[in-house]
Amino acid sequence: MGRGKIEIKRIENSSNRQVTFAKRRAGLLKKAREIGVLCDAEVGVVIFSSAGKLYDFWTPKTTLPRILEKYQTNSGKILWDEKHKSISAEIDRVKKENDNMQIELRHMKGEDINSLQPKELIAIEEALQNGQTNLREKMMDHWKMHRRTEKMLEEEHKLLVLRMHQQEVELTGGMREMDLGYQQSRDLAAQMPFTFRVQPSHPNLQEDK
Amino acid sequence: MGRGKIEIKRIENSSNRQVTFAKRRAGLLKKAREIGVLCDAEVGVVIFSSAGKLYDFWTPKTTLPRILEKYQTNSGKILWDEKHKSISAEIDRVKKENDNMQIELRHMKGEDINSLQPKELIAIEEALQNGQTNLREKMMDHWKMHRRTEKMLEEEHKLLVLRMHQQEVELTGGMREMDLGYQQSRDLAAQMPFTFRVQPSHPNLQEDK
DNA sequence: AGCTATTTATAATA
DNA sequence: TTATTATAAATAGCT
Repeated sequence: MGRGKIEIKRIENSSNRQVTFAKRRAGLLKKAREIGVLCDAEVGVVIFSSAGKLYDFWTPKTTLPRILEKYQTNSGKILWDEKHKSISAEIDRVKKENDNMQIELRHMKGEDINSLQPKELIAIEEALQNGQTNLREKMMDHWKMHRRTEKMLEEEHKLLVLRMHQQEVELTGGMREMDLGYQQSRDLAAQMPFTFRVQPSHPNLQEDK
Repeated sequence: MGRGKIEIKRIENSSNRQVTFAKRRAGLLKKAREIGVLCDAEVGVVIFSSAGKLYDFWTPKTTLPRILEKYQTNSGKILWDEKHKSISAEIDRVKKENDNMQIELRHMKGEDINSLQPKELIAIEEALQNGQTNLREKMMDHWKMHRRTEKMLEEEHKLLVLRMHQQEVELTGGMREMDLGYQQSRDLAAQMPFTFRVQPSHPNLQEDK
């Protein structure tokens, strides 16, 4: 369909080839569109130029994934196998890891241990023992810290009681007694380590807010 | 390009539509092949009839996955997203499960427990305690069973020694003594519970093979 | 890019 | 259906 008949084989002349590509590409896409409309068919065309540029056509309403889905079910060809395989492998790997951990965890909890050999039981026992040792150490730390905080509070409490008592004296006693008492309490406070002095913003005094 | 010009719109006459579909489908595939050869292009065509039947063409050497791969890179369209997403979600789910188990396991081993609250520590401690209880029970079972086997072997050993002694007597003593001894040993054996009699195929006698 | 002589595809028909 | 054929459409070789 042109001035001359041509053989269907690669056009060696590069610029001829390019022109023909443009013309036939347009023709192909047009015909794809037409058959889609005329015959109520789903059509997809993908063309890559030798330079790698993409031209395509898909019948409207037909998303690519949908066509591919249909293609896959119809042709039975395995579409995305490459990607799929690697992802599947990853899932399998993770799942296996999962299973192993689950087993170990159950063993640590003393479950499913009927089939274990004495040697394995001993290993688990050791792990449990270690865990307990570490844990108790940590709990001891917590306890110590708690005790420390408690003691600190006690000290502060004592100081507060002392100061309240002195304030009472100041308010109820004579002028001289008050001055003296105030002086005393200040001196006493000055002798305490800084950390034990009453500070409204001290974190340990705000724990129950 | 026929006896008459036609509008590009759905052909309502079903049989006409089918005929046209067959003709144009052949034409489309032929042209796809031609542009592929003539212009050295990669081409893919997918056609589904309204009945859902698949017709397709792919330039030789072009596997479908390869075209799709290229299509994806070129078009930037997300191809497998639908399937991919669900699989990714699965991976994420399993991985998360994994992480949680790993944390629990580490905690049970007394690792990474610095940030835990006393309440959590206590829960872990309890789990460890339970595990140990279960485990020790199981180990006790094993031990008991082992003792039982040992005792059984001891009994069998005693019996063996006895019989060997009797055989010695048979071999070295006079005829009458031998007969008598033999008789005695048989009677003695008959008095033993069946399980304790020497049987070469007894599993407990073959453990060190 | 356009143009047009030809080839090709195909709608109507048998 | 399938084959034929008149005609529309596509396009090769030119400008």
